[in-house]
Formats: sequence, structure tokens, C-alpha cells
Amino acid sequence: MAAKTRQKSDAPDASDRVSRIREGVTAAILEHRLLPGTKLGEDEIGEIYGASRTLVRTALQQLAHEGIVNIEKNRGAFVAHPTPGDAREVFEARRLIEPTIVDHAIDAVSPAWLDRLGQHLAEEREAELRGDARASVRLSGEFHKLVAEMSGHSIYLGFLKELIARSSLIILLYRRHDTPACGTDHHAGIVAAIRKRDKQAARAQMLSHLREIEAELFLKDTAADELRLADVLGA
Amino acid sequence: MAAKTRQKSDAPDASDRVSRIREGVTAAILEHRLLPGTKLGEDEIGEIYGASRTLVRTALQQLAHEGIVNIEKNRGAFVAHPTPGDAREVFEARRLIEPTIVDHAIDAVSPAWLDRLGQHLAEEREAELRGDARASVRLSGEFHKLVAEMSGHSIYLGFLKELIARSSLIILLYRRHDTPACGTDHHAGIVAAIRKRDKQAARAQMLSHLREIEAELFLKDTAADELRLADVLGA
DNA sequence: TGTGCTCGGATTGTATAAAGTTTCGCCTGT
DNA sequence: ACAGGCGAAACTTTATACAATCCGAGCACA
Repeated sequence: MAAKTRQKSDAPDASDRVSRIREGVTAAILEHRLLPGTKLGEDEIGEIYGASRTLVRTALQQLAHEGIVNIEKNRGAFVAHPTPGDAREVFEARRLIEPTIVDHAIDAVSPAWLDRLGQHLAEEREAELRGDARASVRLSGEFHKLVAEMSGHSIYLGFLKELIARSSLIILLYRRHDTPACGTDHHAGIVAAIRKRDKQAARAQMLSHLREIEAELFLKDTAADELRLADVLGA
Repeated sequence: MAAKTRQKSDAPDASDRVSRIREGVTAAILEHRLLPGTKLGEDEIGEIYGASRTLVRTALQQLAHEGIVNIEKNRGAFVAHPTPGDAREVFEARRLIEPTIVDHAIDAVSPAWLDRLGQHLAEEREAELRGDARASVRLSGEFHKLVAEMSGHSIYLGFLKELIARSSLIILLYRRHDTPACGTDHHAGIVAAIRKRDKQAARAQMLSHLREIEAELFLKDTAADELRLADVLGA
């Protein structure tokens, strides 16, 4: 019933125009087509989607609340540029919340859900196979959202959506170049644990999965000189 | 540095007009002056704050994202009316997050913070003493926000703000009438544990505090007949 | 008497216009 | 040559006007 409460505000299939804009921009950011710091002009976006600035504005405000867009007064909206500190916070929150989410997901497991999970894994593998990095990164995030939906816990789902979106930016900014293949498919392991209804294993695998992602990041306290300047003077 | 990122979007002392509206309405809801289901007309609010509908609208959208206002298409904005299911989700999330928050708060403890905590406890006691129920309920929520600020974890802080706001509505809706005094001051105990830097005790006290609040609620699956109808047909 | 329909008022959704702010180029003066 | 400042263009912010939708009163009719 809780999920219904939100049906009009952020339903995934909402056909109203502001949702289309929001989802279009979100997808572009999550697929790393829009880089952090990019200016998101209202006219520009409005023309693309054939909408007036009023609608673009509300969409951007929603994205700002989700943390993937920064709105600077009288200057406009920009794709967010999370700091290493933000990154640590995001992953700590994920390590706290996601093990609990898989727990709930196992409570709510059903053949239909297992089907969806399996189908998703197939999509992920396929994207990986054909080297489609953009689809890969998007699907990877959607896997976690799928588990959260499965848990039926609408608050955790909302929180996780924010965390996932930010994670995508963080990975783009701070992933090490020398990351070794990264092919090890943790998601499949998690699904296997869910299928066996083994909460202990599912929690553990989710946790190590998140740790591994974070371990692949390079989160120096002071990243680049320009970044350092921005942080120091931004205060 | 993470806190700075949000400075323009939801700074507590933001002097722009949309923030004033948002905080005014939020305060009214948190102090139980506006009851769940109350219609929040755009013109009405705009006239009160001397603002055009544009500004009121953005404020209401932000409140909707925080979960304390529902916006129904073509019908307007209403003070949210959380279901018992929502209530359980909110408190489960709080039980997950808040113990971790006190942990961090203890890591960041300092004389200045202890002062603020002590000062807050005094305010709470004073409001309780003079029977000011509205101030009491507001300060009670602000205590938890204060601890979250202290933790320095901006993501947890953001999540908690949402959870606190919803909790206030939930308590208003589902608190048992026969609740016995409720005078036991858990907050003081939590502060004492923080002062002693005793994480174990602080976590435990926070957890039992939250459990006790939830135990005072009457969360029948099907509340009233009218509610039941609304839920069943609302799907 | 009660049910169903229609029309009018009220309210929200969207677009556009007016006002304010920032930014950047250009020019002047040293 | 270069620092500083003026000014125009571009953009955001706010207000207002117009269109679309919903709700309810009143009426017709069974």
C-alpha cells in the first residue's frame, strides 16, 4: 500500500511530460553520457523534449533532490560532482541498507520475482558480452533497484534510488583505470542465494559486493587541484 | 564538505522565499497544527506568505518529495496520511539507521556539541514542564536531527529528516490515547551515553527508545472502515 | 424521493512575458 | 601590455495569463 502512495509522483511508467524529462536526463547521467559539471540549461533541455521551461524546471528540481544535479542560485543546474567524502558516505549507507533489503527480498521471494531476476541477469550478461558499457552500467544499478522493489519496502526503495544514482556518478569519477576485468559476476551469486532463501549468504554476498566496488575506487582526500580549490573555496 | 554541497538547496537558514514557505508549512505539520488530509491550496498559501503560486508550488513539490505532502494530479496538495504499513516501514528504517548515527555522533563528539545537546535537553524539559505539546513534539523530533547533524554524515541526515517528518504524522495519527505519561526521558539517557562515549550503550538506548515509541502506536492492519475503503479502492 | 446529467465556479497545469542576476567581451586609461 | 570597469547578451527567477480539469449545485426525469 505504501508503494501506491507514490504512484502519481514518481511512478516509473508515468506518462506525464515532467517524468519523461526527468527519466531522460537521469538515464543520460546514469549511462555516463552527461559528465559531472555539465551545465543543464533550461532552454536547451526544453527544446529537446519539446517542453516549456516550467516543466524542465520541476524535473531539474526533482533531480536536485535526488542528489544527482546541483542547482546553484541564479546560475543554473549542473550534473553533480560528488566529492570523495560524499562517495564514502554513499557507500557506507549502501552497506548499511542493502543487506537488510536482501533480507526482505528473500521474505517476499516468489517464482515471478525469480523470473525477473533471472531475466535481468541475462540482460546484464548480454550487455557485457557485446561490450555495451552504457547499458552495462545502467543495468548494474537497476539490479540493486530490482532487489529493493522486490523487498516491498518503499522507503528503502526510495533511499536506494538516490544512493544508486549517486553511486553511478561516483564510479564514473573515481574508478581506477587499472581495474582488473571486474568480470566476476557478484549479482549472479546474490540471486543464487536469494533463490536458496539463504539470508545469511545473501547478506554476506551483498556486503562483499559493495565492498569490492568501493575498493575499486580511488578516493584520495584531495583529488585534483581544481577540485581541491572548489572544495576549499566553496565553503 | 558534503554538507556544503547542499547549502543552497536546503540550508536551514536559507533566506529565500520558497524556503520560508517550506519551513512554515513543515513546522505547521510537525507541530500538528495541520492535520493529515488537509488541503493545501496554492492560492491560499500564496496569500499567507505574500508569494505567487510559482513559489508555493515549488515548496509543495519539495514537501511532497519529503513524504509529508501528497500531490494528486489536478486535485492539489494534501497533508500526507501515512498508512499503518508506512508507519512500520518508517520505524524499521529508523531502527536501522539511528543506532549507526549515534555511533558516528560519538566519533565526532566535542564540548561544543555536548553543549548544544545539553541545551536542547533543557529546552525539551521546559516545553514539557509548561505543557506546550506543540513545542514538545517539535523539539522531540529535532533532538534526533541534532544527533544526525552531529554525526557529520550528510546522507544519513537527509534520510533522517524525511523519517522524522513522517514519524511526526504517524504519531499524531496512531498514538494510543492511554499512553502512560511517556515522561521517561530517553533523550537524556542517550546524551549521557554519548557524553561517556559509550557506543554500545548509546546504540542500545536509541534502539529501545525507538521501539518504545513504536510500541505506543496502534497499528492495526485495517484501521477504520473508511480508511480500509480508501486503501482498497485507492489501488 | 431519489438518481443521473449538465453547466458554472474554482483550482490546478502549462506557457509566456517581465524582472533581476550573472557572465563575458570590449574598451579605456595608465 | 595589462588591469579595471562599463555594457550588452544570455540565463535564471518570478509573476501573470491562459488552458485544462475537477467538483458540486441545481435541474430534469423516472
